[in-house]
Amino acid sequence: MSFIEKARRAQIVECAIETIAEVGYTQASLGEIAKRAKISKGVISYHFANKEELLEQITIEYYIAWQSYIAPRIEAQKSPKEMLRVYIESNLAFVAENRQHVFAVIELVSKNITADGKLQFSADHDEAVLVPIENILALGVQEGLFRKFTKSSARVMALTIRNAIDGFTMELMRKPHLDVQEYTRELVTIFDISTKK
Amino acid sequence: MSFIEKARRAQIVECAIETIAEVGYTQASLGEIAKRAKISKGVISYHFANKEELLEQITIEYYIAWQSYIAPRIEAQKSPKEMLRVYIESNLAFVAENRQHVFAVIELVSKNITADGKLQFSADHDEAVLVPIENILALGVQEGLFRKFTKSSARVMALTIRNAIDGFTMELMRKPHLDVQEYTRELVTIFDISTKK
DNA sequence: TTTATTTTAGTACAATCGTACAAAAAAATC
DNA sequence: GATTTTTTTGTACGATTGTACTAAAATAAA
Repeated sequence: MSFIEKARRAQIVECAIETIAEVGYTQASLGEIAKRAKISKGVISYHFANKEELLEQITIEYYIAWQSYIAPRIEAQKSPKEMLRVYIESNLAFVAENRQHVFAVIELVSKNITADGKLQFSADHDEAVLVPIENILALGVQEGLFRKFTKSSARVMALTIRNAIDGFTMELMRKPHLDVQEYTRELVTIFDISTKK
Repeated sequence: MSFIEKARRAQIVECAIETIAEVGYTQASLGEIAKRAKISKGVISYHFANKEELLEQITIEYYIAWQSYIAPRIEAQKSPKEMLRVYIESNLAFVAENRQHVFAVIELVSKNITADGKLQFSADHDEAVLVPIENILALGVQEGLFRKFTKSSARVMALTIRNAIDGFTMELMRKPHLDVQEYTRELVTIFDISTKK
């Protein structure tokens, strides 16, 4: 991949993120993205096989950024209790610090790209996201620090924590001036209490 | 409104719900809905001012059905603790019993109809949905049965409960054979513990 | 400098969709 | 039964979108 190729792809992806975050997925046509990037529509088609590839790139880069942010912070913790706290804290911090990218991905996921339009709420992806939480919970049970969780009750707990985080993201979209710190403290409290022995 | 008018509107709304729930919002064109209802596209235009009015009708009917299901069940409870339990239980039961309608509304809300395509996550609507939960929490604090909640920490708790319910709905979409009873029990447990004094 | 390759611009095309509309059919009214 | 109103059908139109394509421009190679 040439220098220009890489630079253009990066520029286009960046511009697509901004466009989707600002005007929403529906209005984010290739023409609109090109207009904002001040390039011709044909340039996008030249550097990306199709629109789907461009949008997928947004999601891919997002998950890489997310994982590089979250993983090391959790691994730095010793007790499951601290790991759960840091998981919540770092997720909310990541969202608050990368609003445009997060909002764009939410648009893409909720509007179900890659799919043929059918209902398909990215079943497999969600599993991968749940695993780290389930691991923390299992560890906490194993060490006798959390209350008893069966495999399936741990799954419900993991889903609930994930939903709380994703729900915070939505709330932040609605209320950009939200007090992130306070929201974080409350969520940590809620799930600290509800996992306690 | 004539008899035919009412019947046709009901039929079209019903068919639109089925279509959206089955093939997703993107594929649910007026042509597709008409085809499934075995009527001409023009009939829909005749009975509804535009597509937006048809889709709004789906949401309106949904909230009426939801409210008539939930409200009396909560009012039948005496203690805030029981009210919270019943709120969660009846919400999950309602979702499980009205999957198609719920899925259709989720499609509409997540794809943001009525809006001009811009990001606008129905801010006002969510407020109304949160109020009953916040009331239950306030009552529980007042009666000394729940732990201390400030106005804003009660709001976070209410949001978290709502997100848990909405997240359950998404999970049910992904996994139709989900054990609803068990999921319900777990959620009740989680929020019983985390509101306890 | 000349030639070859990559990159860009701009246009054209096919497909899709919501809506408008005219004529036919059905139902209601007298 | 005739007439008026309501309802339905089917088609056409304008707008939008992603993609294909051609020619021009820019860059790299010779």
